[in-house]
Amino acid sequence: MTSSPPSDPARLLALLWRDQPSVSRRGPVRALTVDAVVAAATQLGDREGLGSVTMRAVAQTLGVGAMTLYTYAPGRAALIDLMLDAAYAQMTRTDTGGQPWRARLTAIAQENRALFEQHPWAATVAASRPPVGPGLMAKFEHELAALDKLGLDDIEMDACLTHLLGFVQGCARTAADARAVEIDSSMSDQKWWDAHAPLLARIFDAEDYPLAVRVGAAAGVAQGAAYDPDNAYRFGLARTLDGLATLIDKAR
Amino acid sequence: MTSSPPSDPARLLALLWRDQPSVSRRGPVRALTVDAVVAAATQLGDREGLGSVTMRAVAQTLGVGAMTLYTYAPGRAALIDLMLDAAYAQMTRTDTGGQPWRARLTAIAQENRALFEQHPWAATVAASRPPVGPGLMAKFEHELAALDKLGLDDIEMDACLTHLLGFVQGCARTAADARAVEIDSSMSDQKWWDAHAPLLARIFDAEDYPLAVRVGAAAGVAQGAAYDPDNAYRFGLARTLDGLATLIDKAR
DNA sequence: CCAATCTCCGTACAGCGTACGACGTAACCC
DNA sequence: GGGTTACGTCGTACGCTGTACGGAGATTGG
Repeated sequence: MTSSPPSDPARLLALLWRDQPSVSRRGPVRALTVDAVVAAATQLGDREGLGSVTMRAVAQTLGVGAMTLYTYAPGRAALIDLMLDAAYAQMTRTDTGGQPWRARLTAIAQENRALFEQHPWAATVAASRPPVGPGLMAKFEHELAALDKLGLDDIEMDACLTHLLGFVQGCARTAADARAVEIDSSMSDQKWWDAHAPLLARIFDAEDYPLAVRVGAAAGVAQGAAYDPDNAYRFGLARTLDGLATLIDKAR
Repeated sequence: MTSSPPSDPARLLALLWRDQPSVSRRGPVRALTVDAVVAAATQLGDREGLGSVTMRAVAQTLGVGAMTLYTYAPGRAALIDLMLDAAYAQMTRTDTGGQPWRARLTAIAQENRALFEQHPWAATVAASRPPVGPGLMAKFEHELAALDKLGLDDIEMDACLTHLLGFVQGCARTAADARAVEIDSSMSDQKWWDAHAPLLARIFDAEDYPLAVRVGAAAGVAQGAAYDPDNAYRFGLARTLDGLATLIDKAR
């Protein structure tokens, strides 16, 4: 995972939109397609995490040499952009026209949650300067529709959507990290705490942190672990929607 | 950045709490201290990002061989845990006793925002299974105090704090990513869009994405970029606190 | 038919984390 | 005080990463 290539912007955009540059290719026929490469990389990522999506590994599942991939995408970063846009494109987009705004936004959140459930790696990658491809555009258009006609101006619509999606992605990222940690430490959260508790009890004085100890213990007992992604999502979504409500109800 | 060592849990905890195991060290006197290593790594991370915090680079700034670091911390992952706990420990914690809860939580958010401003790498790392060290405990205790005596039960206090911190960290992560992308693509957001806009206009039909084009353009014009971290923070914090208000006001 | 141009990919390089072991140093035991 | 033993330091090496380079073969345009 070293530095990135110069990354000609035009090349990546053409790839994202599957914009064939030439009418006739001169060399031998291509054995693969961009879609096949992206699909193979995505499957690998879904199964073993983004860290396992190496050029060599992807190439091996396709039965080609590693360097062959570079004729389909200019590098690993571009490949991941393509994976992400393809994942966006394949999201199911439920029609919630006519439903109240809270139901509409709940559906949007749920769709994104499903995306990150199917593709946990996506939560760790989709940050700034997203791949402006057909998948992202379709997703953006669909999600803005859920915020349309609520009396918000364009900038507020964008801000509300960013806020909601940020929440869902944050949840997914934490959940994905938690699973990754359990896997590569081969230790469940429960076992981890069991292993650390006696040591911690010896090392620090519970009286120094009365609130932290009390609240931490209560939360741990209540959800059987230090962190429960489902609870965090349910609670957080309710809070997030309540927060948007103050803006939306005022605007109506 | 390959796999992690077995990571003896006890070893890391002892390090976090600076728990000297023996009363007398037998070999030659240590040339460095754990704190010095952590400080050097932190400075490097602040200046050049977490990706530049390599064992070799940190060792070089300290004038020692790379492998020497392993006598102070069992590996890179542990070193980053130590960096994070130290950063937590050094946060300024303002006393907001007596102030209304909204001011208290605003202060908590601001303190975390300052943390991520000083240590942008922290936003990209502080996810699951955090380092249970003195810094984290002090931070947790302090932040819970801002939520105490509001009529919330322990589990709600934990959930509210997690929700608020998740928002701030998400903001910081996006902002840090945006800066990183600008740096290593050596292209400002403005230039990036200028380079892509004509290409995008040619490639896709604006009529296919009426809302996306309209809202995207409005947001871009309004903040001079596709994403403005300050705006996102201000807007998001207001929404987040409004969302918590529905729970807190009900509980009082 | 030839040259141009494309695909495929073996090899190589720099950089990463870190396992291993050599070597010197300091404290313990007697 | 001398031997033993534990420890700090760190050079070397291994397996991994992304990818630059260039050769070999295939296909097409002229």
